[in-house]
Amino acid sequence: MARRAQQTTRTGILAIAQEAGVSPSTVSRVINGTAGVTDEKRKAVEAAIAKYHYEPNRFARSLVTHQSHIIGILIDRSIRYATANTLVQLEEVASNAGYMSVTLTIDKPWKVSLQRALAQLRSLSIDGLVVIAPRVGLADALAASGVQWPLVIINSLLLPYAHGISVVGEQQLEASKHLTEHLIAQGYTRIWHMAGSADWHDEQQRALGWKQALQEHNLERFGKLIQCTWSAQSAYQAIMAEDFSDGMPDAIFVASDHMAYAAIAALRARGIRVPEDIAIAGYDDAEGSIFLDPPLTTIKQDLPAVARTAMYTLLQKIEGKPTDDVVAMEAQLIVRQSSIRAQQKCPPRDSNPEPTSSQAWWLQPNLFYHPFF
Amino acid sequence: MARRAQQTTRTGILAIAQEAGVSPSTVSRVINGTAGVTDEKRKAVEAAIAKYHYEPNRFARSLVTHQSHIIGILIDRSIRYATANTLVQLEEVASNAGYMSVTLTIDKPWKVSLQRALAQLRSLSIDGLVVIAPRVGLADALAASGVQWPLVIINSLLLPYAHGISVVGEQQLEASKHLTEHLIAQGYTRIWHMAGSADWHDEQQRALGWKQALQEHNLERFGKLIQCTWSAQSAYQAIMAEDFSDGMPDAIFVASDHMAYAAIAALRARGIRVPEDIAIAGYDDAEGSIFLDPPLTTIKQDLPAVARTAMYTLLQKIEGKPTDDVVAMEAQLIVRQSSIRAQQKCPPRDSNPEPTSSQAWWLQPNLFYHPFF
DNA sequence: GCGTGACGGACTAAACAAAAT
DNA sequence: CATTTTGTTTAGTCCGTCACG
Repeated sequence: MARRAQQTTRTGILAIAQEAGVSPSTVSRVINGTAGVTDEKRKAVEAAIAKYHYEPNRFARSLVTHQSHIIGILIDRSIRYATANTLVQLEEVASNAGYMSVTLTIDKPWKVSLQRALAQLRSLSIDGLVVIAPRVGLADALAASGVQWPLVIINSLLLPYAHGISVVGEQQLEASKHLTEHLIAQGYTRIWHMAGSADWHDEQQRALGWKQALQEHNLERFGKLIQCTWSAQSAYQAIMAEDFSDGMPDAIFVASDHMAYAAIAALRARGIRVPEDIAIAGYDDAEGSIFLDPPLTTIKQDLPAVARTAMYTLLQKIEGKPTDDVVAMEAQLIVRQSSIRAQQKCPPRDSNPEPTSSQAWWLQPNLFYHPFF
Repeated sequence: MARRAQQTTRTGILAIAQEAGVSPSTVSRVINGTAGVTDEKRKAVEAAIAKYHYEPNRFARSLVTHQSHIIGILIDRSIRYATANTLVQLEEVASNAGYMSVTLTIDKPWKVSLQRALAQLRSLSIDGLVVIAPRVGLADALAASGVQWPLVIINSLLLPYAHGISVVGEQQLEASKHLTEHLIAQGYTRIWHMAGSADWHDEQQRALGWKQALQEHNLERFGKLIQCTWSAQSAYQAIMAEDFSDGMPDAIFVASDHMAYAAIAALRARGIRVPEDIAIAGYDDAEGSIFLDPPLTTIKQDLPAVARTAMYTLLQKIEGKPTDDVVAMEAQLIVRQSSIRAQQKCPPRDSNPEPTSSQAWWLQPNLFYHPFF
């Protein structure tokens, strides 16, 4: 009972109308710029609004407009660390555009979980929906559920969906292929892949890129896939358990940098040197990778850019503007010493060119960009 | 005009009532458990609800109840990587308790930014508010703004606020002190601190803990604080720029693990060995720290637990139950080789005891806990 | 125990009044 | 004077809740 909301006779549109000496609908017009209003009356209304710090009640408004200026965000509960800040970016772009966002977590089984979440979002009359769908199955469940809102899916499986749903993601297949080709170019032939959880699109794309590169160079028979989960621990254990009796690999493309750290530590524990004995490459360009000894070859994902682009795309859709069905973003190969055959001393700092300063507003946080992202 | 909301004759309470052969108010009663309803009718209604996946429109409801079952979350835009998943945890606890949460990002200047955000939240009639306020100034601006909701602040400055506002955070001061004392116990005397951004409470607490430990052991005159930002780059540059002409430190307590990685790399580049020449300790227990060579001494933060506790505390407040004004959570010192004087070979995996399985529901994600967190 | 009907606060179509052509 | 243009009001609507009968 203490929770009973305050009785604040919240200044309504009626009060403003009286104060300004006009009818409520005129006030509405001033607020929404719907139709012409005399300058005189407009000013009177604006004065009244300012005087009372009036803000129209969202509920009452949404009840009739079926719009809420709220955007739904659905995230797969099992997101990895890297994905977590995707969320922050989404919020931020939405925030800047004057939208609020509500986030819901979903998990397997997709169908029921999704049903529940969608019902909740529906009850909020959200204007649009972004779904972070790294695991296989979610995107399909979504398509099957017949979502009725503008929808953008963040996913590395860059295939078009039906109904004008957009997919935004990074070209992980291509990036992984480049990375593998880099290893091949270094002269490595026995190139293995240490895989993250197999039910992730990200993993599937990475494995596929690796495989394709091997196939094109006729090296497939030397390849081997070691199945792990995304956890560093699984990577460590996998290396410790591997008996290498059929011969050691030259190089291992590890599915994530964090796994690569663990793999390197395990190799070290077994007396195997990197990169002298085995070259290692990772994926993610995690914060520590450049400072590792040896610095880790990897692929830099610009997750913040993906997130911002996804939200921007959604905002376009909401405004009825045309959008691409598939937005593929490039991932960048970063070669460092962990995959270089001829050891050469060089300074540990990257000499990466500054990213081209794009003018697109949604890519530019309006203040500084924290280097952790 | 394409944006005109879909006409979907959204199944309303009326449709359910007809389907079940009762009046709308009976449906309302079933949903809210307001008054007694015959078992027979109740079942009919429940069946109808299930059939149509009906979910009452929150806006229509809130319009009259003045309650929304929505919780606001305010986050400082400049949150670090570690903070990002705090957000996920907040959402999850709220969602388990049947609340939805809307998130807004704020930034300096606090006052105007806050004003804007609060106005938005007010228009949503949120039931409560959680603020992630790592930077100095936000919490004060909040207190000054006279927020009218139940409010919980996540912040490492564990001081009570007025008006029954609760603060939840980790005891970073104590943890940093312990860490510094550990260094002292190892026999180090010239212990420096490499600081993160000075306008963060986290940094201030860490620096203070370091300072207090030095003072209590009369080692303050050997200490030196190197001011950096949280970025790894700043740490790297700081080490490279340091001329050590007044003597080298024995040990450096670096404000974050990611900075520590960079510091170690920079020291290595200058031919200084860790820990033989200088011991290093970090803070955060980032994913890679255990696999570093040498494994990094650090402090493990349980940010998920902080977040869950904060949300739980807020829920208590909302329900009118008493809560503590300050909830201080412990942070755990993890000693690894980077700070150990007598080098001793040991396996790189921690033998940390499993965290005591607390029974508190808000601390237990209902499915698995991804190892990345 | 259950149905009827009056709200809640803002939007909007249609009806009306005033000014301009 | 009749006809458009422009501005304004009236009444009905959105979807639940709650006091009453």
